[in-house]
Amino acid sequence: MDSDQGKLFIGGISWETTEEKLRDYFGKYGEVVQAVIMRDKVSGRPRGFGFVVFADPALVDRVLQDKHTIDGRVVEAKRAMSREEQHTSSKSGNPAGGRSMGGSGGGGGNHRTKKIFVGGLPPTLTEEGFRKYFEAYGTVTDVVVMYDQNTQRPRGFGFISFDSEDAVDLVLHKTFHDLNGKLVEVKRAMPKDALNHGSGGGGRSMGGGGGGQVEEDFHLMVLLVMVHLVMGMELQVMVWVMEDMVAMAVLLLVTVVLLVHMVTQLPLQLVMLVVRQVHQGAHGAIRHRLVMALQVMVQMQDMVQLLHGMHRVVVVVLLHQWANRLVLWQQGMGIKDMDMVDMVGVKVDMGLLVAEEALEVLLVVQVVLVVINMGQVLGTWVEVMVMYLGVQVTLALGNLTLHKVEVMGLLRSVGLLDQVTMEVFSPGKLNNSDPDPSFVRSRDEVIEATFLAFELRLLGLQFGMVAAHGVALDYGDQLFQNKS
DNA sequence: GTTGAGCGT
Repeated sequence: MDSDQGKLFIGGISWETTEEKLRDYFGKYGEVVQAVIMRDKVSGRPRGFGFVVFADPALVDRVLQDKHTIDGRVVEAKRAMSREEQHTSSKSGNPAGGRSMGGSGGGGGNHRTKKIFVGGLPPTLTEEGFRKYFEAYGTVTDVVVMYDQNTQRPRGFGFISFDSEDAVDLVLHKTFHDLNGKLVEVKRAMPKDALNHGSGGGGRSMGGGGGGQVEEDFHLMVLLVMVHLVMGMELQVMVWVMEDMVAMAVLLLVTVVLLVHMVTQLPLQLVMLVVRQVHQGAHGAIRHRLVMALQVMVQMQDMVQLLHGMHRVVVVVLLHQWANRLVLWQQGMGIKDMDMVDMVGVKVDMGLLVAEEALEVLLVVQVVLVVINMGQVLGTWVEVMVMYLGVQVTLALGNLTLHKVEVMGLLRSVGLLDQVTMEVFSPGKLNNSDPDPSFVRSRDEVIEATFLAFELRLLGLQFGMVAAHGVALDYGDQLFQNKS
């Protein structure tokens, strides 16, 4: 540790820069006892970073104040992490490896982090301005605005690290912040390496390694199936699917559903697939998998229908963190191309949508509209359940409340309002301007909300709107009260 | 153009 006192991490070093050059450059601050540039073991190419150690640790602070340009590149000097820090940083500092469940994690899961992702940065925003804005929430330990390597143009997103998780929580009271007149979106930063995990093997069985989250969701699904076998006559299955695990999860889903259905011959009532996607980079791949997944679902429906007259199978898929894109999907190559409407029109009379971000709620409403309209056309009844599983309580409830009205108006317009037995949002004490952090719910609570949602169905509710996030349990009470 | 270039065997 003491040996790290005068040590600086230097990032962004040009490949031209030699250790001598590095030493020379920082030598102007004082005696440099060591200057190294790390190289790739095999290729010998410089990795673009290195370390400088000053004899006098006090120099570090001064160096940190300044901007540094070596061989025409601005390099970034930071206090070097100790090797131990480096190892533990994934636990608290940087985003943790573990994501929370498909239903509640994601575009900022409930796991605590010290680092946020900020998307939608205006190009005019300087790093200083970026930092300054977020300093209002806590001590900022690192600021990164991402630039395109080649063009040097800002890529429109960046990261802020704080010295505490609390600061992050504070920031996350709002999903959208106003920076230079542009709304930027903040989320908990996610670890790069945790992003594309487990997409590889399609039909892998559960015992195998990796894909722990999928396994967990799988277990949850099995649990749900068992519960309903015991409790009721109808099979209801739920799966949460994350990101590019779609294909695999669909396989699991198909397998389980068909097996249980065939063995029990119970009517199959609900299959729910919720797909979430996080990264724009994975867009094309996700879309591809999604289309395939939906095709599988359609086939599955046909199979089940052939086997035993099935009641209802519904798949409504909602993904995205970014509203505009989903709109694009809907308008362009999106939902229509995925045969969503067709599925809805022909076979579906129940939709379940899960929204993660507040803006998605709006889009959910649009999809709800489609579902309802189709149900209307077909003369079937429609059941709509909207679950909000986000973490941005303030915005979520704000938007949800808003759109609840839309949904209600919508239902009324199609003459279904009388079938709405109950809709609930939050216990009264929540309001938009004064969020109560205690309403951030854990995964377990969300699961419980899920169970509750199922129970609602057993009560014969035609409509349930569930703001699952933080209100589910209270919601249950209210609901049962109002029922009787 | 919304998830990173980056912590020494």
